[in-house]
Amino acid sequence: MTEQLVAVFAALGDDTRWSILLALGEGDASASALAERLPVTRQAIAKHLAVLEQVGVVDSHRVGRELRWSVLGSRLGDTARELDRIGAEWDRRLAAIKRIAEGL
Amino acid sequence: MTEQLVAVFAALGDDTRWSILLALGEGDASASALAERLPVTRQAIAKHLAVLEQVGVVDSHRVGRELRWSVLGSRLGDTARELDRIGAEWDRRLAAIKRIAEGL
DNA sequence: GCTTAATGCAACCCTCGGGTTGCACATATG
DNA sequence: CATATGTGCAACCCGAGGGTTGCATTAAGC
Repeated sequence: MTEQLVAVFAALGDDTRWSILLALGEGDASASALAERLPVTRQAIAKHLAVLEQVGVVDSHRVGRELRWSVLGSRLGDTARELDRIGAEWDRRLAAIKRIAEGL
Repeated sequence: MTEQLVAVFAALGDDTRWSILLALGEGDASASALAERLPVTRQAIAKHLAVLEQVGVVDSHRVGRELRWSVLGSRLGDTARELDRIGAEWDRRLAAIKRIAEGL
C-alpha cells in the first residue's frame, strides 16, 4: 500500500496525465473519445491510462464495445492523507516515517 | 499553481529522492554526508537536492564550508491539502454527473 | 454476413533525466 | 602555508518512457 506511494506520485508527475484526469473529471470517456479532445494519439492516451490504472487512480468498465474510464477521487484523497501525515511527522522527526517509506 | 503541483509530484516520484528525504528526516546533512550513507555518488545526490529545492520540499543553509540540507515538512502538508481538495472536487463533480444522468 | 468503429499489440524514434567520472575551486585546520 | 575536505561544474553514458505509425483484432449495427 504505502510502497505504492512513490508510484502514485510518479504517475501524477506528468502534465499529459493530468490533462487526461481533467477531461475525465467532466464525465467518463473512452481512450478514443479522449484522443479527440487532446493533442495526442489514442495510443499515447491508452498508455497513460494504463499507468494511472496501475496505481489505482483510474478505473475502467465496458460499455458496448468501448472501454470507459473514470477517475477515483477517493484514491487521490487517500494519497493526500498519507502525504499530509508524512509531512506532519517530518517536522517532529518521528521514526515512524522511516517505517512507512521503507517498503521500497 | 497547478503547474507547480505537477512538478512537486514529479519530484516525489523517485525512489532515490525519497531515500534522501528519509535520511534528512534524521537530521540535517550535507550532500557529502548523504553520499556516505546512500549507494549513489555525491554528484547524483546534489542533482536530486537541486530538484527537491526547486519545488520547495528542501532547504539549505551553510555551516562552515559545508551546505546542510533540511526537509520542509510543511511543504508536503500544503501539497497534500491541495491534492485532497482536488480529489474531493472530483468525487463531487462525478456524483453530480451521475445524478444528472439518472434524471434527477 | 459486411462494414464500421472501437480496442490491442508491436516496433520504432528521440528526448529526458538519473548516474557516473574527472577536475577545478574554495575554505577550514594543522 | 600546506593539506585535506567539501562544493561546483561539465561532459558523457544509457536506460526509461512519452509519443508516434502501422496493422491486427474484435464486436456493434445494419
